[in-house]
Amino acid sequence: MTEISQRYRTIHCGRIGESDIDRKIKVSGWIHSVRDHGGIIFIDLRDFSGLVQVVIDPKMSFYQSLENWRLETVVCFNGTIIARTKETVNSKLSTGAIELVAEDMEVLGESEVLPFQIAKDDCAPEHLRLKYRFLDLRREKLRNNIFLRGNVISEIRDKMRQLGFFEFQTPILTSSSPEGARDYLVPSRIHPGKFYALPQAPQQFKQLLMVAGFDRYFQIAPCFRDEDARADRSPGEFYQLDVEMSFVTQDDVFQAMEELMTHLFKKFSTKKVTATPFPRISYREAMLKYGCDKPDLRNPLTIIDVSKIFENSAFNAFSGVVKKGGVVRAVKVPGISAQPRKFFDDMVKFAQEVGSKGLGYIVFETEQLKSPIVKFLSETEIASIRTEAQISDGDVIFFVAEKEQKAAEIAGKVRTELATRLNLIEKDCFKFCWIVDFPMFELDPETNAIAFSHNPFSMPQGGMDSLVNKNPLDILAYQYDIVCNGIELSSGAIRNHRPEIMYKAFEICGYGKETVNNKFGGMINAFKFGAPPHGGIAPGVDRMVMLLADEPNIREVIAFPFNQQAQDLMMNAPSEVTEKQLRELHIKVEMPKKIHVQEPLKSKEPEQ
RNA sequence: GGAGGCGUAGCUCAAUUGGUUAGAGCGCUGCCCUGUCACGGCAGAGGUUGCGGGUUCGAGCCCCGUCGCUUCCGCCA
Repeated sequence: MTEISQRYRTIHCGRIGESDIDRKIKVSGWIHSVRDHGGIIFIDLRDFSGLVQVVIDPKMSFYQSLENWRLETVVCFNGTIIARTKETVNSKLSTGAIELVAEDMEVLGESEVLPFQIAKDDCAPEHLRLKYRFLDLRREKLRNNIFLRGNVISEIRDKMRQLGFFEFQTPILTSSSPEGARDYLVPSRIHPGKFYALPQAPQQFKQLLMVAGFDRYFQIAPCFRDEDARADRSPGEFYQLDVEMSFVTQDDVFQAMEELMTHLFKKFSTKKVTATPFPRISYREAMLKYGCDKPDLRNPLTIIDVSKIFENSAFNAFSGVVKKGGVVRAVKVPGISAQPRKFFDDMVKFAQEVGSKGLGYIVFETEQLKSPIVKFLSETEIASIRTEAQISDGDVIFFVAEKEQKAAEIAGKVRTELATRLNLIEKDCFKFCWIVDFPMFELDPETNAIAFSHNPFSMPQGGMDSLVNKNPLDILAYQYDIVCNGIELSSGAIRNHRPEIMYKAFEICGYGKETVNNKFGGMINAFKFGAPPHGGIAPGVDRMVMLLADEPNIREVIAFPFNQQAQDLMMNAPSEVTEKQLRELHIKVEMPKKIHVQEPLKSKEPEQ
């Protein structure tokens, strides 16, 4: 250490150990807690590295001035490290075997009364924690999350380099893209009436780097989308591990990502990680078996289709739906026939809450069947259910009958709810899977027109041949998602790098060449000058850290997050700007009609 | 944009379901305490029950409006 750095400390709080006994040291940090015995005073002093106990004897000259300090005051202590007596060792503290006997002290930064406690979790409301984020970040949990985040990111960089990837930066001020989420716009001063957009993702740039011949790209990329928040979605901005590779097939991308994910999740967690290769589940199969395209494989329950059994059933609630083109889906739960009536009533209520007309069920007890619907079913039908669902005594099966998409969705929610209520979710593991074979096109439910179902840049499976010869709705894309514990970490795709196939795909959706040239001119033009086959993926860094930190909310792994209304309560963003700034940008603000007029101060008008 | 939930001390919550002076823990202020580590003990300050209106003999509680926070839906190529 240089002499300059010793002005404030010769060692860090959490790194003092038994080897420092009898040494004279100097430490600086925050007063974490005070235990004042009238005579002797104990202070826990905290810095980024941890806590150390400081002992202050009443004989010390600075003893009197102690009274003015509050918790979280920043102080510097000089003193000697001594071993604690056997009875006073604190095994909960990494520095619990020693303590610092203070000989001198200096106040470096005073603190006002705190809006919430640092040392104890006092369940402060989130808006306060966000307003005083610098205090919240002093707390152990958040601090650990942020350290974890930094370590994960630096490990990603090491591993990606090792896998042959090269790190790039791409522009933050770019152009507004017609597809996707709402853009954040930045007005141009030099070009009146024109706007930059912050990138929703560096999608086109990374593809252009492939065309430029860089072969393997990665970036810890900030992405900006003006969309509303969810628990796992921070509004405004978030980070992706953006990846793109040239001369690869889908399997090459999977292999690289599996190696990275396995490495990261094993390094930063003790939980079990899915063995490679991760299971690959087609979109169709996922929708059938799990009722969603991001299945939580920790949940052992699966959904089966039993429509056939009820095609000609006397039970109209089911056969009627099937005859109209709908489906009957079933979830079997083994060994829960002893659940009380209330459990089944609650499940029916739940299904109705998520939009189902009802929830049929059959309880297979050893001697008899208990069920509100069994009286409508024939012996043959019940026998078929037994075979199809491989029923044993004690099992229960639940039924949902709706149009296909709705049935899948409701059955999926019922599957999740059953596993949650019955505590069937496997613990201490990360279950990864790939969802593959997404459809290239789908019908717009409102206009009934054919539209891209994911993104227009994916290569259709079968290439031009499929586009020309197949029913568009039957064409699959080289489009995939990676899912962990029911959280979608990322979408990715093998890109469509052939201009003629791109034009054809857009044509199927009703767009001419001009539209493609206008909307994606930069990229389509580049593809005309020798583009390599390429593909990639972009896992959400925040979501990965969230899983590793075992946090249910993404804001807990971001140092300075927006609140749900996309505001930074600490920095007061967004905020109004001066007239001069607006003038320079050629901007005139027109407030929405529904303005919140500031309430006039209460003034009692004299009665007439 | 839509639906639900919440709003009481600096913070977290309570108030026997409409009934006397709105309570507790943490924090804060003062005093006591020399081995604590969630130190302990005594005393004290702190409230226009988000705001506005209404019903009622009486409103923290019921009704209407409004503002704020939050979860979900829409949205997220």
